[in-house]
Amino acid sequence: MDIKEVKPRVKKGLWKPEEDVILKKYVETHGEGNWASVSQKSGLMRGGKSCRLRWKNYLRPNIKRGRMSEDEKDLIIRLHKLLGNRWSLIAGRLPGRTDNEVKNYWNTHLNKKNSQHKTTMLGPNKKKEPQQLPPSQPICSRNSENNNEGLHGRKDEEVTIKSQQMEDTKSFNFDVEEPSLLSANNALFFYDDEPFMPIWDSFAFSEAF
DNA sequence: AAACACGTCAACCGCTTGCTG
DNA sequence: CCAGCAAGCGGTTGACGTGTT
Repeated sequence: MDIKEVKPRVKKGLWKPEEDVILKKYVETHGEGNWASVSQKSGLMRGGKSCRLRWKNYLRPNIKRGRMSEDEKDLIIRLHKLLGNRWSLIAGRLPGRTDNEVKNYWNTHLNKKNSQHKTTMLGPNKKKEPQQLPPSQPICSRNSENNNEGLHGRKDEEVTIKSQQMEDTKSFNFDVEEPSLLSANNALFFYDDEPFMPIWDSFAFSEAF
């Protein structure tokens, strides 16, 4: 009840363009991190979490917005099958997409669709196409922005993946660096990967370390 | 045209994890 | 080893837009 006890009071709700500008400028000059102090230092009356989320999901460079491509949809479905609800892991393989976006997309578009799909897939015509990843459709149109990082240093001859997808996903984002496994068994690209679940799961789990 | 239902997605919340002193 | 803090993650909520009656 003491007025002094009143907390700084953070603002909630949708971000305004001007807030975005402030946050963006702040991060560009000061760098990411220390989100708790961003609100004070930048003058934004937002919580650290909120700032972080906003930056991560919308303001960060290389964020890809807009509709998911067929490739991306497909990849999400597969990865979800393998990884479950580990959205950040899934998003880590989708250049320019965030975990929140992937999660939302799954919940709205794919979740139901997939359940239908699954039932149909169980039928005799389950192989609707062994998903030979559409060859010439890079998942990320802004490829060039991302893939010049070092991660594709392994130009493994066994990168049998035709599409550039995996390269993209590898090179994108965080430190997802297990390409050997990823590309080696390439379980992602089996249309029926149930059997890989435990393997992949444990792998994905350890990957997190 | 209005009311309602439904879908979508940005943002919040609480919990977990990792780091540092 | 432990406590405190910051960051990350996934689930959930709520506002808004669109479609339907």
